[in-house]
Amino acid sequence: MDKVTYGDELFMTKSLLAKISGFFPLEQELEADLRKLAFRSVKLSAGQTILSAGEKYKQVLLVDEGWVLRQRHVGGGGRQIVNVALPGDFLGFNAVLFDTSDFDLIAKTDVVVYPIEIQTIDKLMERHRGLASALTWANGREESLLAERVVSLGRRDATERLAHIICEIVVRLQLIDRLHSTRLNIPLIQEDFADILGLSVIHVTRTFRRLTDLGLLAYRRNGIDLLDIDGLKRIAGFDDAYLHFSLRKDARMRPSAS
Amino acid sequence: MDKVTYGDELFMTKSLLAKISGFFPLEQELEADLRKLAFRSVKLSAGQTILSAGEKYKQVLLVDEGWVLRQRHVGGGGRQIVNVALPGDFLGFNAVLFDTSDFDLIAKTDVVVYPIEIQTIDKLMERHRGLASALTWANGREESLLAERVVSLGRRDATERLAHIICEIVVRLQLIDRLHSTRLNIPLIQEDFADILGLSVIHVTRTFRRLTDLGLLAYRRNGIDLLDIDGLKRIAGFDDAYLHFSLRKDARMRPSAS
DNA sequence: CGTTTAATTGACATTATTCAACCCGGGTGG
DNA sequence: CCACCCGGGTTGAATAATGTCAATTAAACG
Repeated sequence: MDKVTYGDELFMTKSLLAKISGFFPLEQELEADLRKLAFRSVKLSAGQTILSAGEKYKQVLLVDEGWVLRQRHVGGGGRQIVNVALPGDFLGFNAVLFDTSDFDLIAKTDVVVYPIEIQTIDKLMERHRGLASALTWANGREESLLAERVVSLGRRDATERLAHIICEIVVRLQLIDRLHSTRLNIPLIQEDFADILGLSVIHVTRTFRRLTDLGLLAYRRNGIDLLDIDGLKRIAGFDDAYLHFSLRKDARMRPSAS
Repeated sequence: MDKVTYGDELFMTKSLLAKISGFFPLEQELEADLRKLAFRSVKLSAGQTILSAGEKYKQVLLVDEGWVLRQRHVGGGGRQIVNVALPGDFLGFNAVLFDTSDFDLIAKTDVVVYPIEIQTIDKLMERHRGLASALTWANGREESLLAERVVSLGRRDATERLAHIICEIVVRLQLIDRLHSTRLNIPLIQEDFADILGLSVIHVTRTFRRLTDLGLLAYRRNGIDLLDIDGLKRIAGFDDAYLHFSLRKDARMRPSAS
């Protein structure tokens, strides 16, 4: 994260808090924690490497704006994208937990993040209960997304896989109130889809063609027109349960007074 | 978890504590927590369903003995195994966190687990710091394993994938001191490998044949002879970093006195 | 032993990859 | 303003990887 510029906003944006509090009920406690720990934003421009595999890292990033890819380069020029982070997602928790990162973090668009310094995890966990539960939740959800990706890569064909990831992105954008029409503005090119889905670029083209021929969508540069989202979900066998919109009720945190 | 028999051992076995404390340095605190929360063992027999997808669940299981598969049935009779739990691993944390499970948990061998009741997660996190950090660590590591599986499924061919999962299992067994020779006793059949690797059974057969012809291993029912583990690692592009043998040093928890 | 489950083999179909050529649209510099 | 260029995207043909089906063998077990 070399060339960063500090944001002009000194405090956590309201909209980000809204996004997060949709997930975490203890708004005051979490908000207080975040204001204390993530007091300034950092801007990164599209294409920047935020974190490289193997690099040591000491902060967690809370995404406020933009798309970030977590990816690994494999021997022979290949690349696998393991997940896509959107506003409201945390980045780099594993890198902090385990000292070094297994993956590269790449800003796919211009990005705004709130870095949270983590000296020792236990101190953090003790003193900032709101953030601790947020991270626990985020990591659990991340794990669910990855498990679903494993299912896709292992047991769904190209058409199902592509339809599935599009459905996932649609629902995740809706969750953070970023999608209001059938026009899905997506900064990914077909090569990115290929590296998410474990396919060749050319096969991704053909698979988009198939979905187009089925009347489900229309692919354009920088976007997809969603013509039949239910059809997409049907063909993908998409069930949004794994996105875990909320914690179980009795796991919701109590006010910090305790 | 219908037909369970209660273990005759009333307390956590020493060997399990040893396994876990290899990962978690704060032995006394964790041990105290575990003794309090996981005071009796439960035995399950091979083939039993421990937990079904969609089922509500209120306890985390700490595996003491045996192999457990976390899997999902997909439309059309298929199955994807997302991971394999070995002694020392925690099960069902996500199911507890999110109220219901996304996956089935199947005992592949006879299994002994220590159930840990979780009323509310925040209480647990507050009162049992040792366990809280263990779960945080376990979930993070789980996430790393899944990310690596995504890389395998997305960008490695059948031979690399098979070699890779064998390497992973070998190293994980060594970590818990369960492998002392070149004989790898493994309760998985080729169909299980197929459903882990996203391949057909027949292709798994062919791929074992290829590894055999390369002089790397010999497959038998109930086991694999490891003839050239370094060769396997080489062909798989296996780097054990993602297994995260230990937490970063300054993340190690302090005594609970605080 | 005979039965059952798992592994194996061969022939063939399908899916996805690779390579090569071409298209298209938006910028840029002359 | 236009010609060119370049990053994406598309298409077709040939090839490689993996899947399916059907039949056979081998090992394990009562």
